[in-house]
Amino acid sequence: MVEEVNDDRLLWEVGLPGADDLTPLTLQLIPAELASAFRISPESSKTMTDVNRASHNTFSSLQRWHSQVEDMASMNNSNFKAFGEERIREETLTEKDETDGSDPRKIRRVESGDTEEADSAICNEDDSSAKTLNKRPRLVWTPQLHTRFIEVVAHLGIKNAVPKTIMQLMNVEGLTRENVASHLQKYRLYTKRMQGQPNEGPSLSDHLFNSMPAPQSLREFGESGHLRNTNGHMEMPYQPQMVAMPMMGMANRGHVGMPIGYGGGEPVGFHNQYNMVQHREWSGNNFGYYHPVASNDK
DNA sequence: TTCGCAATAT
DNA sequence: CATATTGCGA
Repeated sequence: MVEEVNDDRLLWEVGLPGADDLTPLTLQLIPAELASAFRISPESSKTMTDVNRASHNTFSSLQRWHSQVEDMASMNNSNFKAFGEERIREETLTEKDETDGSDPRKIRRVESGDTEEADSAICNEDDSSAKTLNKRPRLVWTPQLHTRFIEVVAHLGIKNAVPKTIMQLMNVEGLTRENVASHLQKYRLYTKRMQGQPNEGPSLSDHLFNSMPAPQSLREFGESGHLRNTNGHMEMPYQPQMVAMPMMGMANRGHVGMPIGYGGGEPVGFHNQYNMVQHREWSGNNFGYYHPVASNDK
C-alpha cells in the first residue's frame, strides 16, 4: 500500500545515503509468488530509465524550490551567488568559509503557477487554503543535525551561542535563524530541566537531547568572540557543508527508539524515530558520527 | 536588529 | 509530538 502523506509532512533530511547504499529501485522487492499469493498487482518492474525519469522529476522539484528561495533572496541584496551549481548531491565537499557573511536569506515566496509536478510528492499541493504560498518544509532535527548544533553551541560559549551565530557556524544550507532559534529554545528548556532534576527518570520525551553526548562544555567562555584551540589556531573543524535536503514525506511513525534508560549524568540512549525508512545499512554516510572537536571552551 | 521566552499554531 | 510563528520586553 502507499502511505498517504499530507502536504506539510515534508521532512528534511541530511546526509542521505548515496546511491550505492540504497536498494536499487530497479529491484523487484516482492517475489513473484508472494506477490500473487497476496493478490498484489504485478507492478511492472522499473527499468533504469523509469527510475531516472522519476529521479529527475523529483530533482527538478527540489531545484524549483531552491531557485524560488534563491531568487527571492537576491531581491534583497546586491551580490548574487552563482547558484547554478547546486550541490544537492554528493558534491557536498564544498569547502566553504563561513566568514563571508553573505548569506542569502531564505524567504517564503508567492508562487504563480505551481507546475503539475510529478509523483514526487514534494508539493503535494491541494493548496486548498494554502493559497499560493509555498511553505518551507519543516526542518527535521536529525541526530546528525542536532549533533552539529551541539558541537557549535559547545564551541561558542553560552555567551556567543545565539541563533544567528549558531546558524552561521553550523553552515547547513537551508537552515534558517528561526530554525535554530526554535531549536535552541527547546534545547535550553531541556538542559534547564536536566539541571533541576539531574536524576529524574528518563523522560522518553526528550529523544533527541537525551541521546546525545553531553555538551559538557556549556560553560562560560568569555573571549572576544574568537575561537582558538590549544594551538591558538582558529578552527572550524565542522563538516564543510551539509545540505538540508527536503525529504519526501514518507511518514515513518512506527518505530520506537531504543531504551533510554537513564538516570546518571551522561545521556545515553540512542537513535530515535528520526532515522527514516528502516534501512539499517544507513551507516554508509559519514554524517552519523559524533565528531568530538577539541573544545576551546574552558 | 536580534535575542529570549512564553504562548500558540500547525 | 516536534516545529513554526508570533508578540513583547530587553
